[in-house]
Amino acid sequence: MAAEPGSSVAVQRLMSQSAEMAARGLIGWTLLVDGVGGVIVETEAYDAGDPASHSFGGPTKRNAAMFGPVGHAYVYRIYGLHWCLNAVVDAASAGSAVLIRALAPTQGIEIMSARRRGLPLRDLCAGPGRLCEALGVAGALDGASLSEPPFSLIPPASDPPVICGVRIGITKGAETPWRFGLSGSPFLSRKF
DNA sequence: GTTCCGATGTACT
DNA sequence: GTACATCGGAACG
Repeated sequence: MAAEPGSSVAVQRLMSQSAEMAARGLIGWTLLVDGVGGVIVETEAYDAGDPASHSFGGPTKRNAAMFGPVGHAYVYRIYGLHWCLNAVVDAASAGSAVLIRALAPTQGIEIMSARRRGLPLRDLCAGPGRLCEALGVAGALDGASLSEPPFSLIPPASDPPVICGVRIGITKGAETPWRFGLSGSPFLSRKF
């Protein structure tokens, strides 16, 4: 077998699960865009029945990708100026996604630092808007497959220690503990 | 360390 | 008009 084709199968298997399971399972994977990125250390789950989810209330022009194929990206603008990257998950219930909230930078750190105006390593990808700026993710990638260029997703060698807590920055469904993080990582957007 | 605030696209009342 | 899955900078302690 050549280098990467197997990972597409692994991505599909991971992302066919419920949003909660997929969000937990994504911790420790390496996410790259054009070879630049790092290890996913923080995620949040949003499913179709969740009042905090953009898909709650059905498809719109903005959230169309959430109702598209599993394993593709949902990229949207937040507060009019930042981008946020999600992975579309859960084939059994359309409209579910996992928000990628933070990475530990490993690949292309100089490129990310330049895009982030020389900010310290800890601040390059510690937040959903920050990691999109560092990786060059923008609206043009909405709906693109996460297992084809420019994206690549690489599984971890072993299951990392995962902690969970309540999600950040929402008002509806705020008590649901669907935020997941790599235990002890210094690159989380906030402490748990 | 903390709190406050402005930037502004998209969905919704 | 208001709310929002955010960020960075200013002001303050």
